[in-house]
Amino acid sequence: MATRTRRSDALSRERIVDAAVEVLDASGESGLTFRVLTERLATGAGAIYWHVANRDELLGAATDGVVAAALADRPSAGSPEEELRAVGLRLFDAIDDHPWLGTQLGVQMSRSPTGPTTPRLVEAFGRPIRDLGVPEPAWFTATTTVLSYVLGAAGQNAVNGRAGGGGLGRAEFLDATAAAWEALDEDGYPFVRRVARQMRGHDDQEQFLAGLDLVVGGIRAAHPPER
Amino acid sequence: MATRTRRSDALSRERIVDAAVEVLDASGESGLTFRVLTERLATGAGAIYWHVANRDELLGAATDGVVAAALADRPSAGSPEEELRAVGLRLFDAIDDHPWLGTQLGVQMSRSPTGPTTPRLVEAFGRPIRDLGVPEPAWFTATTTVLSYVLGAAGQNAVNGRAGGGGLGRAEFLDATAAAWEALDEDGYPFVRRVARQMRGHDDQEQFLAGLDLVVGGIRAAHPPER
DNA sequence: ACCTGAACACCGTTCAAGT
DNA sequence: ACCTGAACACCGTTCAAGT
Repeated sequence: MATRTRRSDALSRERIVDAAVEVLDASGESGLTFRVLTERLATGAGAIYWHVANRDELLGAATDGVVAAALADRPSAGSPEEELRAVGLRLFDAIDDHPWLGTQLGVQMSRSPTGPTTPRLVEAFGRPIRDLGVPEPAWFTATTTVLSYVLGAAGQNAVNGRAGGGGLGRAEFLDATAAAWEALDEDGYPFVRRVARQMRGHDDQEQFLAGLDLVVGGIRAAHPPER
Repeated sequence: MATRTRRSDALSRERIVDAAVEVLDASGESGLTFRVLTERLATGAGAIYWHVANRDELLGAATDGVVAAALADRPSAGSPEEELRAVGLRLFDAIDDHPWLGTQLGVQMSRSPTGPTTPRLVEAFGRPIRDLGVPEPAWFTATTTVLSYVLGAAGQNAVNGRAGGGGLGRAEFLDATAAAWEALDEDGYPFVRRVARQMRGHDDQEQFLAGLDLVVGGIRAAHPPER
C-alpha cells in the first residue's frame, strides 16, 4: 500500500505518552486529565482514544517509558554490590525527576506484572543478586525483597521529594514533623520521640542507599560464599 | 449545658468512617463515593461534610482506624526478631482483610507523617529494632528500611491479594505471569526467565516473612552485638 | 449544631459524524 | 484509518435553606 506522507505534528501513541509525562511532571497524577491533554495536543478526546485504550493504560505507558529510559544505556558497574547501588540510584533519580513515579511504580507492577516494567526491574536487580553468589533457589525471595524495599522507599520519597520548590520548604517540613513526633506522649511513643532528632535534616538519597546496603547485606549474610 | 438525647442512628464521624471501611472492603478505593456513602447512611452529602473535611481526610481516617485496630492489644512476643515478625504479620493480615490498605498505607504515611499512622508504625517496628541492640545513631536508618520494605511488600500484595474470590484465580494468575516471563527473549531477560518457575505457586505470606527476615538479618549483620 | 438536597464545575468515556 | 466534538453518566464539593 502507498506510504502516506505524514504531517510532522500527526498524533501518535508516542506523542500522547510524551505529552502525558510532561503533564504528570508539571501537575502530578491528578493533573493528568483528557481536557488538559486534548488542549496541549490540539485535538479531540476521541483522537486520544484511538491510540490509547483509556486513562489507566496511558498512565501505565508513561510509567513504562520513564522506567525504560532510566535503566537504558547503563554501563555495568564493578561489583554486584556496586551494580545494585547503581540501578537503585537510577531509579531514585528518576523518581526525583518524576515524583508521580513513586506511586505509579507499585501500581503498575501489581496491575500488570507481564507489562514491560516488572520484568525490566526484576532483571535489573536480579542479575547482580545472582552474581552475588546467591544460590538459585533463593533468587526469587532475594529479588522480591530488594524490589519491595525499593518500591516502598520510592513511595515514601514520591511526595516528600521536592515539596516547595525552594530547598527551604523541605527543611521546614522535616522540622515540623520532628516537632510533632517529639510532642507525643512518652508512655506510648518513647522510641518515636527519641528517633525524631535523626529525621531532622536527613538526606533522602543517602538514606535510600544506606537502606539498600542493609538489605543487600542481609542477603549476603543469609547466603555466605562457600569455601 | 444540657446533655442532649441522641438517636442511636445519629450521624457521627465514627459511623461515617466505619461505613467508609465497609465500602472500601467491598468495592476498593474507587468504589468509595459520596453517592454510595450517602445512600448507605441514609443522609445527604452535606451531612457527611459536616463531620469530615473531604474525601482524602475520610480515606486517611479509614486507614488510621484499620491500622490502629491491627496493632492494638498485641501481647509482646518473645525476642525482638519474633516481635518484628509479629508486627509484620499483623499488618500483612490487615492488608489481606482490607486490600485497599496496601496502597493507602504509603499514601497516608507520606501525606501526613504527623497523623496517627506514621508514629504508630515507627514505634511498632522501631522498639524491637532498638531491643535488637542496634546503636542509637542507626535507629532511624534501620527503622525506615524495615518500614520501606513492609510498605513496598504491602503495595505489591494489595492487588495480588484475593483477585478472583475462589482460590483458583490466583494460581492461574501466577501461572499466566510465569508463562509471560518465560516467553521473554533469552538475551535481554536471562534472569527473569530462570526465576519465573519460582514465582509459580509461591505463598505470599511466607514470602513476606522471608523477606522481612532478610532485612532484619541485614540490620543485625551491620550491628553485631559487642562483647 | 446538625442536616437536606439541589446546583456547580469537573471528570473519563462513547459515538455518530466527518475526512 | 484517523479525527472531531457534542453528549452521557458520573464525580467531589458547596451552600442556601431548613430544623
